[in-house]
Amino acid sequence: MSDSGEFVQSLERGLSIIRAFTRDRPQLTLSDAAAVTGLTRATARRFLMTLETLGYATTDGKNWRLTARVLDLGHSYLASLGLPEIVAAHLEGIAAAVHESASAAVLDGGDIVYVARVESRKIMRVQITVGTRFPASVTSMGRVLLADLDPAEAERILSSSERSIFTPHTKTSVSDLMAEVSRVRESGYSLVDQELEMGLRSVAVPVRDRSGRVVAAINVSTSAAGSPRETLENVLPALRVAQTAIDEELRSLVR
Amino acid sequence: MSDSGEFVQSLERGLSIIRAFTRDRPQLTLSDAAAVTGLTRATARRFLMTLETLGYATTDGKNWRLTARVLDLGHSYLASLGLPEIVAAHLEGIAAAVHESASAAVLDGGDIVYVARVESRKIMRVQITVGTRFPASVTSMGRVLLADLDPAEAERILSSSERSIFTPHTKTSVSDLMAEVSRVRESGYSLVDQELEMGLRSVAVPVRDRSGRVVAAINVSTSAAGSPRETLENVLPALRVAQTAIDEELRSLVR
DNA sequence: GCCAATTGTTCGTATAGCGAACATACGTTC
DNA sequence: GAACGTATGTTCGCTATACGAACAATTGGC
Repeated sequence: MSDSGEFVQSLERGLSIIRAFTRDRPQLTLSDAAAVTGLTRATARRFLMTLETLGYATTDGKNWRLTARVLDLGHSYLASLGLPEIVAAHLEGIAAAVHESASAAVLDGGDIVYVARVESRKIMRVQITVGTRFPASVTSMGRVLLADLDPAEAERILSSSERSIFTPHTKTSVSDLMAEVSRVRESGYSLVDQELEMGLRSVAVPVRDRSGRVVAAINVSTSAAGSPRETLENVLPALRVAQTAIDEELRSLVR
Repeated sequence: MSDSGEFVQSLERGLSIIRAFTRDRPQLTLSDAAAVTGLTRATARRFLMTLETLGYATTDGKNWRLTARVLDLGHSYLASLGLPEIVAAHLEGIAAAVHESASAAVLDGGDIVYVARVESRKIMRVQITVGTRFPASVTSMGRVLLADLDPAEAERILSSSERSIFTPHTKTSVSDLMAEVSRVRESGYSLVDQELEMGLRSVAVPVRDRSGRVVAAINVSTSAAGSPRETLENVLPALRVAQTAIDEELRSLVR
């Protein structure tokens, strides 16, 4: 890079090596790693050796894998967020009250990222863990988080999102989504019905810090049996109770 | 570093910046970051700016924070491990059967690192999430994981561990711990009673891949009410059921 | 044994990254 | 408003870090 005043290329490269490991590529040869990241073999090798030295990767002499130490990096984020500790008990309370899965997520770009999860029963096809991402536009928590943004900012995020079609119910029009976000802003909750996955319905509410800013959303996900109205009546009370309790804990934090 | 043939100092520095954010230091000024990592201010600034450019950190102009994107790094590990997806349903089954929290962990150095968790009721004082670490020597999952190692390797790990005293029951002598690990190897399970925290008891069993190698441990943690024998009778059957099912799934994996 | 593919190693070189020093900004105190 | 202490922003000459082409060595399949 022409101006090395503010960017460290080696850090970008190193992080790209870590990200090269996926569910479909749980282990990589040196040549794989070079190919996936676009680095030269010698460069990729140096980064893998460095990750090994630091304890983040291991090799059997041919195949490289990440180690659990990589979780420390994400743990730095979760620890610094402070939120998962606070919401965990409340999500359990919700799950116990309504017998459904409850989660918390934050907004990151055009995605929501799960930061806490209590699974009561499996509705979704994909496994959700801390770190899992979904598009904000088609999730109840995403719409709640977008609702707290300045409308121009929300529209910018929606416009620049990919807005894939997941089901025949998926809303993709920016104007439809903005109208929905406005409704969420008015009502204080979001209900999304089979837009991300057929058979899946979820309801979310925001949680706020002492400044009133929305720092996360919490939700309940349930099957799409029964009417949306019945679902709302079943789960919104428990979400509201948890929301109030979490808001109070966030307000009382010395930070 | 004198020989730049295999180590990338900039990657180490960048990762140390990420790790500088903790529960006690959720946000850092530039000078904080420099102080914590031992880097010069200009260097620390370059790394923070690079993390910001890549989406891993954000600043309000004075204080820096990590973003949820950092969770992607840990998620790379979890996705590549494959295990959390497999164990999740089984941990829920255990939790439902015995009405206690169930977890899975892997060994990393002298620690266990949680990779999946289903919380039924809160026994421990600290919040456990994916990425949380505890010393292997004083945990049921740790002893199960040590039991699968070559005894010389297990002894090396125990000898080089800090072996803190957490309760009056904590075993710290390497020979006592090695005897315990031998018992675990014979019996196929570990029960740890109030060695990590008073009032906490846990039982763990190993899960193996198709080569027979132990890839993780699963456990149930419960309160130390009643006798250890009663606890064992209550929870070991459910653990064994889950262990068998997980072993079968791991055997059938094409990897 | 041969060969292709892959990994390991070298080393001259370029530049990425460094950091001391200075400039600027900010908040507090008087 | 001025002065001061603290913190951050910026610069740029320097050099050590990191690079990568090229060659060496290893591995596995046939």
